[in-house]
Amino acid sequence: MEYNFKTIEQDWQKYWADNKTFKAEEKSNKPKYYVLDMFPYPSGAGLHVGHPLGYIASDIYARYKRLKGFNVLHPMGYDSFGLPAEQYAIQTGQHPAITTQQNIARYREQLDKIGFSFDWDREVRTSNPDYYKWTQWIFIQLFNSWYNTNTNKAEKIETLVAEFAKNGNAQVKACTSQETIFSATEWNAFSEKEQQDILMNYRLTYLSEAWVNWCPALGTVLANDEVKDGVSERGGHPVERKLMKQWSMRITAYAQRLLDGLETIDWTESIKEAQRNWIGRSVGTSLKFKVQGGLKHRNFLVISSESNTNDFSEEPEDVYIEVFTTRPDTIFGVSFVTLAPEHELVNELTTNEYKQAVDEYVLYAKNRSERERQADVKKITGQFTGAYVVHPFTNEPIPVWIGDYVLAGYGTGAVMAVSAHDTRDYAFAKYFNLPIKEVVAGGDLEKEAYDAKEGKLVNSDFLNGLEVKEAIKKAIAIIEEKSLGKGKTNFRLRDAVFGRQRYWGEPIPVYFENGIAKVLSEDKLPLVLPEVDKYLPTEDGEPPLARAKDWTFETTTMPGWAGSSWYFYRYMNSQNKNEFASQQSINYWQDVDLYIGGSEHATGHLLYSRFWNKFLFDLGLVPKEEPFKKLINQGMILGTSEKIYRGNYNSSQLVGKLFCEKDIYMPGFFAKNIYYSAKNIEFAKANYTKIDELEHLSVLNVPIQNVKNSVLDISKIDDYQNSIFATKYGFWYKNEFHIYKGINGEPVIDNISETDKNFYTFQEVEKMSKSKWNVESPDDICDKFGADTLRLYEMFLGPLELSKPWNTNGITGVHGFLKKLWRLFYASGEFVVSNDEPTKAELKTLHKTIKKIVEDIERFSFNTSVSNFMICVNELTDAKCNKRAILEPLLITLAPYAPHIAEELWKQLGNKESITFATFPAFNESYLVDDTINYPVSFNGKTRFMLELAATMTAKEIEDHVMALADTQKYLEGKTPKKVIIVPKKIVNIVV
RNA sequence: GCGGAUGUGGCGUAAUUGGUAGCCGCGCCAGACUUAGGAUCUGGUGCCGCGAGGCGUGGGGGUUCGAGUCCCUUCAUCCGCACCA
Repeated sequence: MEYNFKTIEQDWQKYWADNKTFKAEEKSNKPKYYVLDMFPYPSGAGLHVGHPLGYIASDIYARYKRLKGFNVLHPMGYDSFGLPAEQYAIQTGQHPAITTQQNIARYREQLDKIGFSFDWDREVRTSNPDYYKWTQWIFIQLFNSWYNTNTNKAEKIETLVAEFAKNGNAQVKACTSQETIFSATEWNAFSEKEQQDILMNYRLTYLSEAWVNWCPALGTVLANDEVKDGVSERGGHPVERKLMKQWSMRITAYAQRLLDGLETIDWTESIKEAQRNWIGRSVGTSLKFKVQGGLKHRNFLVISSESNTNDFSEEPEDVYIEVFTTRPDTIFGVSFVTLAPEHELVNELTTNEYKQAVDEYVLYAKNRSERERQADVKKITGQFTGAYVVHPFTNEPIPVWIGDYVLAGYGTGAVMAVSAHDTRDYAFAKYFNLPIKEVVAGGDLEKEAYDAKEGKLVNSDFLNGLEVKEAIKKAIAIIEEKSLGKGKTNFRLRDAVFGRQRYWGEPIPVYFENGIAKVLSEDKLPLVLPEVDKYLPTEDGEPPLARAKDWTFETTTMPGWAGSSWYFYRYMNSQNKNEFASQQSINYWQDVDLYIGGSEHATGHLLYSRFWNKFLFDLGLVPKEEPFKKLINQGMILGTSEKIYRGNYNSSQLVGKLFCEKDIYMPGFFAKNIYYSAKNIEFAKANYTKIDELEHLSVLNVPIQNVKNSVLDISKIDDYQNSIFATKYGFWYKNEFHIYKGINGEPVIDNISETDKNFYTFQEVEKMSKSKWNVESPDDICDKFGADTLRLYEMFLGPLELSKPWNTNGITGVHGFLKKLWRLFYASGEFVVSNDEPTKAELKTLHKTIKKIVEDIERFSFNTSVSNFMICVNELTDAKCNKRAILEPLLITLAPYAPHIAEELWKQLGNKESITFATFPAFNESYLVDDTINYPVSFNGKTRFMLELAATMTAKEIEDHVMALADTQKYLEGKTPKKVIIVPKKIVNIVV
């Protein structure tokens, strides 16, 4: 009987579904293991071959852990709120829920074909009200919490209110945007509105006027991680800065803990580093510079009716510019102070003389888009304000400049410029001819700034002679002593903007009463997404939810990362109606042991979910501070686009992409000279009716490795079997016609003149996407070779973490392996398995394989395990081995990789239960001993031999072993070894 | 600029972690079977050389009896962050 993967795979997929083979239960005396995949966004394009890569890896691991005696949780679901469904809805009027539903159905069908061992009873969908009820619930908890920096955790807002009523806010240490201090008496006298406005400055999710990334094309704001190079990550639309009233998440409260937590988890260094950069901790000090003459420069008087304390007496009030620096040691090198153009003091400081120039500069900076600003960071611009500050130690006047190299949002929006020891300050000083004052010896200031943190301080009064590190300490000490500033840690991380002006997202459960934002009471949840007539913003620019009838709630919705920040807990208890998951379930499953997914979420999902998890941890709702113990980032599978060029090699024009209906590997070819191959021409004419097109045949046939982006030496070509016939409509290759298609997938048929019929193609590797027309579907592989082949092949392609282009070149090799395995059982055409005792060699093959597979799985080296299976089956085929004692353990070992064929053969061996419930075989090291001395190496007059020995052998056993073997080995030339000395590993010194 | 990776046959890769470099697969070559081959089976295949032999893990240096693996240096490619004071 042939290996009929189609029926085998269908049958077993049905069996698994019918029997709920992979159902995970909480009652078990086995240890738990949670294997999680990053759930997909169900897009209209369906799965491509890149999606299952990580799922296959996690499935192998999950199945392996089950066989190893773990109680495994391995769920799957859908991140089903998102922009594409909404865009589609805007274009077609189709409700996004319907599109999403259809896409999910399609995804499910595709996933089922691959034979994953998911427990589908636990499926979650973030757009399902039963699910987003709890996303909203978490939002409410965040709203009702503040961050206590004394206890270093989130606490209920009631504790804060009580403290305010009792002592005011002077003693409260919190992560807050509240700037003013009030007493208990004042607090109690505040109106409700005033109190709520203050509380808003403490809440972990809060409404505030903030600079946001506004994307006009998408009509919504975006979080920092959704903006790349000044354009939106989705769609590539320009993004601008805009001041808006927005919901935000106070993730900055957790900055330090998010940083510290990285030390405790097993993630790749690159992701951890990306998060560290994103959080961007820097330690330094704040420092106040007194403005010379206070605000006497102020030359326009604002008569304020609200304020009655402004009497503009002749005495100028003291005004300070506060800066943040990591190099307080260079305080004596300050040659100017630079403010961001948006800095609040700019207006007040500027003197009459410079007012016009400053105003112009501020306007210029404001109109320069974020993108421009990023694009030409080298461009130096700035303006003197006319004002001076006083150096805190020398009392010298220091000019105050504004410049857009200083960012308003970081630190205090002002820097002390030490032009000698900071690259940007240096460039600024050179450009505007400002003084450069050396205070750390060691650099060549004629050429460039010296910003290394080593060297001795000079020209620095009390710091002179100190090393930089000591000088920093001393400077901070003195600055603090003189109350000029304070040691301080700054983070680059900003609070995350949470509201989106879109329809297809979780409604924010907030309503407004007398201008006060109030959260919905928990028993009213979920706040269900209302119906709207159109999915566009209203005419007044309100978000789509403003169109809903009788909608009295917040009109922005939550961002995509809301639902995905906690979904891994919902899987633990996905049907729960009363809690986001029961405490019992959470305490049983604890956390995710293995998380597999792409690295593109490094500063998005993977940071936000750590944040939410820490918050839930603070509330005592989850037991672990970090949600994902081990993270593996699978590489991307890239698509290969075959691009067609026309014209000469050196001056050519892209006319389209080449589409092959089947999986033919097309090398780049250069169709220039015309060659004919009679045989193929005949075939072509017989099979293709538009014979006149064949007039334009350009023929080329080339051994593939001879083509290397260069014009070919055609004189060497005589292999007509592999000829390529290029016509203006397409090309013939191996007796099939392949049409050229343009960028949009349309055939390229026009625009090609008689004289310009030279085509050539090049492969370009790029990200797989529907818009690039290079998507490869896993379905085709499943249909043609089966799911087991797809699984093995995706693993075989290379190391999991590496990005690699998709090609099907090697798939027959992997498929052949399965057929070969099948033939071990069906050598005579019928199922025959022997019950004989296996030979020593057969046992060695088996145990070697088990050992390697275990090692491979444990270090996630799935590609090598496929090779090891092939070696094993090759050896067993050579030995004509069909013994049960060998094949049965082999099938269990293989089951995680190729579950369908393993199940089928397992059943035919007479087993009643699914192979899922078998026990993974242990290997026996003693079968792996080899009796031969392999080769000699000379060392210090002695002879060393490489031996393959069992790791468990004692020194005595090795010595006896070597002595017994020695005389049979030619390397000893008949001499008897006198002494055997064992050095580390498998090397043995034999003194002759 | 800072940070993270990666460099091994024609290609994807492997190497028991310091021990005979190139396992396994693709491709290619030869043969068998076949109406045919994008099927199957057998053998060969790092490079140079008829050969003995020599050379080989991006380049250069070092440690070592021994280096793809460790150290120094340099080059190339990819990814992330980027005027963060």
